[in-house]
Amino acid sequence: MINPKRYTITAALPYTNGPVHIGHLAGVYVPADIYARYLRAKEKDVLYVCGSDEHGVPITLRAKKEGITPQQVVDKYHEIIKNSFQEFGISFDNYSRTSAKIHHKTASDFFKKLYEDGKFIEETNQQLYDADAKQFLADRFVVGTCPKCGNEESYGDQCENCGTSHNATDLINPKSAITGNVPSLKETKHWYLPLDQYESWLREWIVVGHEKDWKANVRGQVKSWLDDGLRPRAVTRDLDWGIPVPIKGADGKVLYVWFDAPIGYISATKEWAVQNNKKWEPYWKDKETKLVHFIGKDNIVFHCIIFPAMLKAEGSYILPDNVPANEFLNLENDKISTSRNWAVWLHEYLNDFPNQQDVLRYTLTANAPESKDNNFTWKDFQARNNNELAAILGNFVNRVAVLTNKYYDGIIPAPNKFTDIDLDVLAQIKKYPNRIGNSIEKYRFREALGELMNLARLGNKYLADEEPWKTIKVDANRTKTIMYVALQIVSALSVLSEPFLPFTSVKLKQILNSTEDNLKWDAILSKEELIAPNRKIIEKAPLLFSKIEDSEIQKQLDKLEATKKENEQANKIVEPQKEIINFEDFTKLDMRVGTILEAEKIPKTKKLLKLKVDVGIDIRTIVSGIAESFNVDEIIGQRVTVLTNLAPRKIRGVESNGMILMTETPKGELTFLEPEKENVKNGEQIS
RNA sequence: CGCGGGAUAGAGCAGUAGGUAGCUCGUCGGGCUCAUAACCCGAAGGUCGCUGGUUCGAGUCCAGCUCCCGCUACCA
Repeated sequence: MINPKRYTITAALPYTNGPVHIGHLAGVYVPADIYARYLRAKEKDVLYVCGSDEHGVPITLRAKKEGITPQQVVDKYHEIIKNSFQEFGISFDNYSRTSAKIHHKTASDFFKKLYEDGKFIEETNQQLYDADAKQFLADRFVVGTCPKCGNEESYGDQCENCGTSHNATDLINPKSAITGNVPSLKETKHWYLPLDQYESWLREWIVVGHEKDWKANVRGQVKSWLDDGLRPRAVTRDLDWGIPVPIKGADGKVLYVWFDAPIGYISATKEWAVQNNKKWEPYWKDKETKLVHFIGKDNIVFHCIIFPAMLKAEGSYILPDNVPANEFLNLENDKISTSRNWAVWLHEYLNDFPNQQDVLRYTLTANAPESKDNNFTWKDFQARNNNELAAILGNFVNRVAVLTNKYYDGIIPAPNKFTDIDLDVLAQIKKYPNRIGNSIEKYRFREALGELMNLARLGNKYLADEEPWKTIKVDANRTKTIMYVALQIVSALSVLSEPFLPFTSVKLKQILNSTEDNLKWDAILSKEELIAPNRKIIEKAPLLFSKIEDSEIQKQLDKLEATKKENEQANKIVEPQKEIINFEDFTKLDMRVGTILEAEKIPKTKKLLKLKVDVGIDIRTIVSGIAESFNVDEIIGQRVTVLTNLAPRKIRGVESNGMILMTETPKGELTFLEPEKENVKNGEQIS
């Protein structure tokens, strides 16, 4: 769309069962924020909305687990999430929530309209019902035997053992995951959106119409769904947490969370309109509005197929112009995971790195998962800050500020005659707004940020080439011109950095004492002079970025290491105690201390070692399945505990006379049980 | 299993209509000293995941394969 009248920008609604982390920020909220801030700097009419997604089954589960109500769960996380966004300068025009009244009404009305227009299919079928829990069982709440592979722990929708998907009603011996009861079949009525009817239209619109301008991952995913054939999809659920289905005979039913959530964008717009005395319709219904959804890759089908089909069915809405979905960000080579606490939580980052929001914004943008999954490492974070933000951008600004104060008491000097080099630099500054802007408009934020840094590089090079610290000794007039030009670059940086580094941009304007100027993006192109002579800049300019020390990074790495350990502990299932035995049973066991004398691998086996062990009474051969945890050399001389009176047994042709007692670390590495003191003799009994 | 995305210098990424492989950081050498041991210049470093094919010529097109990620609980 060329020259849209206004922009509606949405960022995926975060699900309110946990705080937000760097993956959310990198994938959705920072790119969307850059886009929104850029367009505002271009003086466009922009609306950037988001909100908490507060319905759905997982929230009810979390509530049950914590012994509180679903509302209490969402209230808690809504606050945390909202604050995190605010702290990071994510410039939503409105951050709403799907439990808000206005959303309930909007979503209800939307459903009602489609219902009245006959856009749904009504279908009654049999579903599993838990009479004690008084609820229908969603797929994940049913466990039973897989009809295909016989796995007894298969879920209702899919068997994790063989990977086949099936219906919950197909399971043999189904059990409710809530009560353990055998569920009964009960009739239930639901409403379906017949996606199949929208198939050819979707294909035309996306696969053909957006062949060039949508990202490969997005278009590919959509095409794959379309090629597979779309099926009617239920938009209601039997659940008590959500938006009640607003028609007769639908008691105990709510809108499916994926029907209600994207409507949240519209509700957030309405809420904003009421608060700001504006009209909401143009942002969703005017053909000259450009609608852009920022999401992560897991949301592609909902934003490219289901939601557009809903909008199309309703009839009066516009469709997204683009859905620039990002891939995922990993953390230190491991998937970010809420449940495993493997994440950098925004509220924790703010504690550990106060007032350094821009550093994280910079790192996440420079390393954004735009075309493939990327990896966030603390070492990279440190390097980006120290070698790029501090060394290139921060240092350049500092050089200019220090020199201006030193030579001119902080008063911007008037220039004299420009050399060709000066003119060239001044001309180059003017290329940056479009260069950066073009990248942003193509959703290439990494590239755009790189261009911004190039402007700072240009500044450093200019100073190095012109050497004002030398000219000041011989040519006062020339020095003034040089400093004037350098200050023009700083001024451009103060404006062009705003979408990416909003906090830094403010600081830059304070340093230049230009907060009042309100210099706009495109003014850099047209204005002869970005900052005028004779103004006094700040006397003691603060450093824009300070170095991050190794110790701070180590602290973060230690924290993650601790999380890893905790997870391992938590994952280790503690076996229940075996049945009680009496003392006589125990005395039958003959366990002794021994020393491994020789070890060799048994050929063609992965795990088996043939050991010669001195157990005090004799030296005997024992076969032990420990080869995956130890090398042959390292265990010679190892003190061990041996069960000596175990009946001999031939393993792979070798007779084993006893058993080495082992235990396991959480990672599954075997370790020996060895006597604590050295002077315990071989053959000593264990009692 | 199927479908989609990815695999390019030590690291992170570009490579847009097939024509001598680029950028940032790091490394090495030099310069400068206004500056946060910062900055500027130069150099080294890649059999473009593997195998085969089309072509005068393939990172780029085609076929097969391997690994990572998503579609599939939590989750962007």
